[in-house]
Amino acid sequence: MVTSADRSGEAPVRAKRADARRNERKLLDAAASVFVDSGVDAPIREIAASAGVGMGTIYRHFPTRADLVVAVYRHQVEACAEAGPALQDGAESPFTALREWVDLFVDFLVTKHGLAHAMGSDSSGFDTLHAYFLDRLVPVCERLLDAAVDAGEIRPGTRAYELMRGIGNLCIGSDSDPDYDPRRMVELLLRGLRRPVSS
Amino acid sequence: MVTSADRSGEAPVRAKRADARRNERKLLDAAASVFVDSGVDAPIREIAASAGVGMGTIYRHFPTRADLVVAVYRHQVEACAEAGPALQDGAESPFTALREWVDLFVDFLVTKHGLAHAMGSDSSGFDTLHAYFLDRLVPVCERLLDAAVDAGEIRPGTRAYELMRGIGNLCIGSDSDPDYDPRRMVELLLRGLRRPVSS
DNA sequence: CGGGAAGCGGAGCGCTGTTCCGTTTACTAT
DNA sequence: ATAGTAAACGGAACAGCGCTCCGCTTCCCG
Repeated sequence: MVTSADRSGEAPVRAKRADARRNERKLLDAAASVFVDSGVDAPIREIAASAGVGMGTIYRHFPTRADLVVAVYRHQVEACAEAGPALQDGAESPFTALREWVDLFVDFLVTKHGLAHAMGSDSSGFDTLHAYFLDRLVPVCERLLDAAVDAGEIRPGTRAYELMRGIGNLCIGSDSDPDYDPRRMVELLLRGLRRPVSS
Repeated sequence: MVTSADRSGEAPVRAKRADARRNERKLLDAAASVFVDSGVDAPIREIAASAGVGMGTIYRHFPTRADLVVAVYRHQVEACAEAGPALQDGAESPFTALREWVDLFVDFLVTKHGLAHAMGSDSSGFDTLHAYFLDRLVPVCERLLDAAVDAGEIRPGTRAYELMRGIGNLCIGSDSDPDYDPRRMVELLLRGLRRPVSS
């Protein structure tokens, strides 16, 4: 089934060319910058121009826009994912850990123009983004959720995926509407999770 | 300041031409039908074609897409608004009234493709829709909310506008994602509103 | 240093929303 | 009835977008 190329453990593929790596770098930097100014919906041409490359290049490196977004924010998503277990150990109670982690997640979403909206939409070619975010973060959320359930702080029956989608949705459109603060709504949602304190 | 034309109480303006009224009718019907199939984001051309009119006509009758959407759903929004006071009188408690009214609102949103999303976005030329929905429904929601606060069933401090935007957001993307049921999330949100029962 | 593959760039296509103006149509005053 | 006029119509045309495709350039390895 396999051919001769992969006899050794080393990768048999030729390493990426130097200009390719350079351009990928330039694209990531440019995209990050453009996303801040114009949101993740910024025209592809604008990103390409800002990076000083052609459009073919951008599509070769990041076939779909979601791939680019994922690449740009991978670090932050990773940080968020890793914060989960850390909070779980450090916080005074499982529910507090959950709340603090959700705060982190919300902060991440509201500081990036339109990211929440992009994450929520499963069409429009944003599938990849939807999938990545959720694959990476849902398990983290699930552990926090389960711990809080086990501790009797919240009622069972709510699934991590649904909760995260709900939180993500609540963060949509928080830009340019000073009368809508998603944090308050998320706070309400978490509160709704709580089991009435018995003590 | 005024001229001779409006001496009588009658409207001095000429009535709309018959073909204009006919076309408006055709457009509303066609739009309603297309919205069901393709969502409120359906291409203008498609709606115009389905109505058998040119694109100039559609833009003359409904300058922005939001105007068309508002016109199509005006009846249902009105019904929802009027259900508020009715529920307030009939329900067993103010909070129950609020919950039932919210159910109505959610049902309305989830049965229309992409309406929730369109309502939430204040850019993209959907301003009018945002404004209409909120102007009409926020006061209704506010009364229900205040009544529940006065009855001591929920904590004060949550504003109707924010609550409605939150609920609207929670309903986004409920199509084609069988794993996300906005009703459960809205239920959580309302639960978060409740003051812990004292009895 | 030379050949070939990996990478690049942007013209071009298709699909949108939106405008604009020559043509048609319905109403009215005679 | 009919002629005149303003209202209404229709769709060609323009601009902005995503995405593809292919001739050209650049790098790398022998």
